[in-house]
Amino acid sequence: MLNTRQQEAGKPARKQQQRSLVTQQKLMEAAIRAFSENGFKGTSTRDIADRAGVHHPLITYHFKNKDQLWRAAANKIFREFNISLVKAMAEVPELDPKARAEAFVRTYVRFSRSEPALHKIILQEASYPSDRLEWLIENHLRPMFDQVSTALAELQDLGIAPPGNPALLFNMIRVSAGGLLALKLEVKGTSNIDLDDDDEIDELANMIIRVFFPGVTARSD
Amino acid sequence: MLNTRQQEAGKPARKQQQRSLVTQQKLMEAAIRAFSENGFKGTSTRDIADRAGVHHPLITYHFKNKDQLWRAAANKIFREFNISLVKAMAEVPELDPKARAEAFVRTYVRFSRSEPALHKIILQEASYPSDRLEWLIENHLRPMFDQVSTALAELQDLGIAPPGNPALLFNMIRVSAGGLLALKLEVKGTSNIDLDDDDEIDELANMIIRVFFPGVTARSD
DNA sequence: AACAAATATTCCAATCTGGACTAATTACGG
DNA sequence: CCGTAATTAGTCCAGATTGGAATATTTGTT
Repeated sequence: MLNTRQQEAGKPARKQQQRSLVTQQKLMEAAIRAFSENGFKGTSTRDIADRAGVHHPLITYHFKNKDQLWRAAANKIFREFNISLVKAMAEVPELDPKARAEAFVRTYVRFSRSEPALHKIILQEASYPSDRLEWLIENHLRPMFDQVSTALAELQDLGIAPPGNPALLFNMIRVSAGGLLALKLEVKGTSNIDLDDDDEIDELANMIIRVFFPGVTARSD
Repeated sequence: MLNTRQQEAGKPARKQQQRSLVTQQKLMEAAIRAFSENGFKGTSTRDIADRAGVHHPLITYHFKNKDQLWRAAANKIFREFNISLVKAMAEVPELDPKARAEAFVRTYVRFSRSEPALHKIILQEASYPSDRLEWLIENHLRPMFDQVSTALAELQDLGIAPPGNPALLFNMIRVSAGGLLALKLEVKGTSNIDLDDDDEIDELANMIIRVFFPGVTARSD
């Protein structure tokens, strides 16, 4: 989140103003919505600026160009997800792998509801090869993947998770959570399930836990 | 698949030519690829025509406009999927629900590999509300959904499928299969799993069966 | 007050948009 | 093999949209 001037000057002669941060926030949020709806190619900088209620040349000012804005938006999503995840995992005892798996799933599902773009952006970029997809994999997806799938392998050793390729298993879990929330509108239309509803979300999380971690007894709250 | 003349004339004075059908096929296949990559809004008629190796005004001639072409392409995908499904189910005894579930999953997974657009088109349209999404739900998704989810409920009664909202369960299964294949590129990048590979596809199907139908013993072929 | 940071406004050239319109060509039916 | 309809090729269009540059104005900081 560097504006163009600070990027080039070694030491800023005057510090960044508050309103600047606000504008950047608004632009990134608008960008997240636009990119996850229409993909990178299908989104115009003017569309983003309009959603943010801001003049479109400000994108150039704050983010240099469309591509950098996309990256900033992606960073924001994953940073916030990681914060949620770390926070949630901190509340669970280190030595209780069942509980940790459960917490992971609940966090993933809940975050995906409040920010379906976590999954949608990936989906949009996975449509066809691109530099952005490679960047996404390198900087966000593979790190997360490596971390989680080793944990998953341990759960398999303990007989909590079903056997088979842990990478495949992780992807199935991830898609069951995020992918379903990316289909929110369609699921509502076919099944009349409202994934904005708290109870439905909890049922989804419970079902994922029940199905993918049969060793874990789902809480009956 | 009506060209504009036949659409208006009661009886065509001369029958449709073979090359016309070929052109329509090429256009629909190109449209499927383009729409699933970039969505309806993000796809131009010229892009489709280029992929098909055809002059773009032929879209107007054969399909009236971009919207009708989209619908024709969607119809094609779902028609072909239904054909595959009916064919596969015909080979399984009516009275063996386990085997039927297994056959359904295998068909779904395999079809999603050869035609990931089955899922991608839905994903693209589910991004935001549109007439096309409603049309898709009404004409293709809900019918399939109703049919499968009652069958799924029976499997739950038999203790083969895990308990819980059958609609939710169906969506999870569907997304685990189709959704993962829509992420083919990303899965390859993070997990080094090549979902174009026959063995990987079979493992995916086996894992879905194992996880979602624990009453079914996956074949060990 | 001075000056930088941030925003507003205007402009651009290029490309692309869906579709209309008119030749030219191809194949069918007799 | 000829007439004619079906199909395709080739142009054209007017308007909208594209990302971004360039400049003027306002706002905030020191």
